[in-house]
Amino acid sequence: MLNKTEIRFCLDEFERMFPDAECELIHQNPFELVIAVVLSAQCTDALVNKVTKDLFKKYKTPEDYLVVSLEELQQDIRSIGLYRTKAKNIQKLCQSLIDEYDGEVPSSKEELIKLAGVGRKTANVVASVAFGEPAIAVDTHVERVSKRLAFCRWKDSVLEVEKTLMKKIPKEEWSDTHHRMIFFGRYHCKAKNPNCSECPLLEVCREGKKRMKKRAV
DNA sequence: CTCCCGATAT
DNA sequence: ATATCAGGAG
Repeated sequence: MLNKTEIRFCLDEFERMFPDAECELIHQNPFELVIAVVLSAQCTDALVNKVTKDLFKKYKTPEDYLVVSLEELQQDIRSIGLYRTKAKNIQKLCQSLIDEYDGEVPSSKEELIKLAGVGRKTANVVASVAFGEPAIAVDTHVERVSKRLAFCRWKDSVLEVEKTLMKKIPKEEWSDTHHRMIFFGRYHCKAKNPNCSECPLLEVCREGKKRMKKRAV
């Protein structure tokens, strides 16, 4: 695993590569963000944004999602994967907002995570992006980058990855670093063809060196 | 652990 | 054709 100095080096490089990294899910308020993040499971941000463009015109409030039938909502998000469970979760989530939170989105992770379709990752994103709470949401990119760069161990669960990152990264940098790691994973350290040959972190990346060696032979 | 699942890149 | 995508629930 990387030491303190090596991690500091990585964090600084992340900042240099992606100084303006931020949430790419288009939203106008916490409620739209919750819906967008629930929809984003196992699906690209680009597709979510395409769907929410029309969706957010039709559905403005939790009530709006409940006056339509489940089938209608399913049709409206059908081009997104896992649309049946997502539609069901969204209606249940909206009912909870009305019943328990006066139609507003709660700001604490503990409350967010109780909502249907909202797990640890989604709760962290909403708390961080909508309410400015320090958080590190471990999604597929953050997990992959953390493991390739040996910020954590290969066999760590997503929860263990999150705990390790919170321990090794200063709290004031959690949110920025989290978004920079997503950009780094999405646009550079990609799942399929990571751009190791042009990676400024190659010198501290065992995985990258391993990959470079393989290709050279 | 499996299932949910369409769009897109490779 | 297949892997992957800002995961979560049962």
